[in-house]
Amino acid sequence: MASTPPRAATLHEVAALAGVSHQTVSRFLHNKGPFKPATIERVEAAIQELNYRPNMIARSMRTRETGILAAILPSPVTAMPTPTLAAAAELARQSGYFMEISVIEGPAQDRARRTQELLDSGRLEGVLSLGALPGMSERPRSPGTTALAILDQYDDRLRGIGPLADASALREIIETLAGMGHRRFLHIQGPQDWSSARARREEYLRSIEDLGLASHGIRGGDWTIESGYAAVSGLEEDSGVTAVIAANDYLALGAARAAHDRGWPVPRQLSITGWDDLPTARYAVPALSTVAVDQRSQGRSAMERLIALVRNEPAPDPSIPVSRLILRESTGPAPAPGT
Amino acid sequence: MASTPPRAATLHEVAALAGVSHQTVSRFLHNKGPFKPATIERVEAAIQELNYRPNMIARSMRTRETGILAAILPSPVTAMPTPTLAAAAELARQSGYFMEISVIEGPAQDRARRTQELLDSGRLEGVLSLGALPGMSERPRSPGTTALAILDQYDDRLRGIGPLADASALREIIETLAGMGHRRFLHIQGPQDWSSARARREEYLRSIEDLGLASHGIRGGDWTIESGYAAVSGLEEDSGVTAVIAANDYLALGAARAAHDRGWPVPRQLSITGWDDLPTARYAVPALSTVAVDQRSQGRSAMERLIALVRNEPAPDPSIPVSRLILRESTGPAPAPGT
DNA sequence: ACGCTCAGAGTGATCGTTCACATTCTGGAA
DNA sequence: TTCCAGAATGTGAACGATCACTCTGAGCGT
Repeated sequence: MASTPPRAATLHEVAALAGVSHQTVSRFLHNKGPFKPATIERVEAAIQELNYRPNMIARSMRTRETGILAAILPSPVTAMPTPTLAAAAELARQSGYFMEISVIEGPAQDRARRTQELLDSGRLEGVLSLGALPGMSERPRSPGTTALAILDQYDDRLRGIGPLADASALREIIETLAGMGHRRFLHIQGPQDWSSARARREEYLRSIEDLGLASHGIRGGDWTIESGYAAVSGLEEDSGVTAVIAANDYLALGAARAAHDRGWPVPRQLSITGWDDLPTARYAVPALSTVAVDQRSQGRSAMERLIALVRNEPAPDPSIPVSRLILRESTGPAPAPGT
Repeated sequence: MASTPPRAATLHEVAALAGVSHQTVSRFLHNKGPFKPATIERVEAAIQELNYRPNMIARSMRTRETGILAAILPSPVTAMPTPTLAAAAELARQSGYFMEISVIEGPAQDRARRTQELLDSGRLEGVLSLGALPGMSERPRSPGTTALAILDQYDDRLRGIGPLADASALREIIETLAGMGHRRFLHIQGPQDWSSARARREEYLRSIEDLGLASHGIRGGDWTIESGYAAVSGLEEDSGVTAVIAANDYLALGAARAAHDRGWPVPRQLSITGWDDLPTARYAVPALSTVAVDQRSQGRSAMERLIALVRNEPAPDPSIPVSRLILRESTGPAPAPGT
């Protein structure tokens, strides 16, 4: 046995060993055109013997196609939206692409620069941003530019088509709680550069007004559990709030713990709702009332959109995301006034 | 204004516009050698005007360096080890690399193939696997191969050096609980192809034996909250178990909820411990006793190791990971026998 | 025997960058 | 003026694949 070659074999080496031209090997790798059985055999043997693997970089250089898409997560993400990512990756793979995840952290300006670098590198055919990307907008792929889809803008566009799920579910929560006697609410919002957080906040305010209820105010501002805890911890003793609408489950979980620490039984004295239906939410004590969002189909349709942009095809019909209110133990009738 | 060129500008175009040779532009981009002020000015202007961005693919083709490392997460990951990944990515960036995350899902055989493809693609200089990779072992980078570091094997190696943190913390848990009167334990294990799950299981069994305690058995087998719930749900009414040692916080959270549903107050009747100190754990009701693992330093040292392999440098001294038992509300004295 | 078609395979250019080497300036000492 | 060192820049090949052609020879109809 000869010692292993210092570097990977090339197409030309395979061709030389098989006694054919490099082009024949290339054709063979792409199943182009008919071959004599003898040729097939020799090429296959040579590939085997040299343990040949095509160099993707060289291929990309010539074809200008890398087959790689990236999902970028902006900013300090405490919990990655795993189902969304998984569904997106799956669809990408089925469509012949590979999806990688890039977490872009650091100060805002730094992030913008690194995002731009990623877009300019020529390494990616498309980028799916899961959060807002200030100053950038969606665009198709063209020779020279990477396609870009932004979940946030996608959400915004969807809102024109029909009532976004966010809106209707939030209204349903408030109507339900109002039906249970709640009159004074608190909203714990998410970061306002996320369109979902904005949508929930807006619909909260609108519903309160439409239904003639009272809002004690809005707290929060990021997606963390600490922020939820702080929101309820800081509530005045006589605020009159009997229901807390949190923008996600983390916030709600923090709020619930804060209520517990202040000796306010949930839901007897304070009802709390979350959003996302995390696995943890169902098993929490008390189990969290929340909104189950179809994250998988959300990830899938965002990726569908990105792929259309990459291929310069018309965008597929956006599927209106389905979300569903799930009432568990953290919501109940409002306490009798004066308790 | 001329219309935007259909494709990105190249080095040669910049050179032509600036009236210098392509090599001068290349040198300029790499800050090599001195330049006349006039040259600098002209090149800078040309780059600006054409909005030139170097084509990374072409560069990689020539230099055989991509500057890209990947962290791969095997299999159905319910929750990504965010701090580990973040710390690894940060170190990679400081060292001049870009770290991407690849989630490899699907049936085992499929995963092996796709992992191999990733390694063979030539697109990556190094790969850090966060879970076991059956049939593969760590290796340095050489002209034809991607470096590979496996967190799992790293853990295994570490064990030879000193007591791995897993072991000592688990013993500490059991000693502490024994000191509170607990005599009969249950372990909810993680998937046994993770070395951390194996280590915890082994140390559980050893500690039980060394301290002359009793184990009612071992349940579980994956990292999910459902699995933790099932473990305690399925416990016989007269098992005599007063303490449950779960291999991570999810399992523990599920176990706690199951206890709640069976009317067993935690910790009055059943003590439960987790592992990882998730944000959720501190805010759960009851707050979970758990082991805080320094995931960041774990991610950092794994990345340090990968970078050493990529650069063919000697591996840095492995830092023994620190973990710390945190007692919260889910553990307490054993109930008086016969309650 | 000729020409045509088409299966099957080969040739050389090309993608955008860096490498290795060659060349041309420039200013100061002889 | 001449020479020379070093500063500053230029030239052409190479990386490993694909693309757009060209070429060869068998089979067939006339």
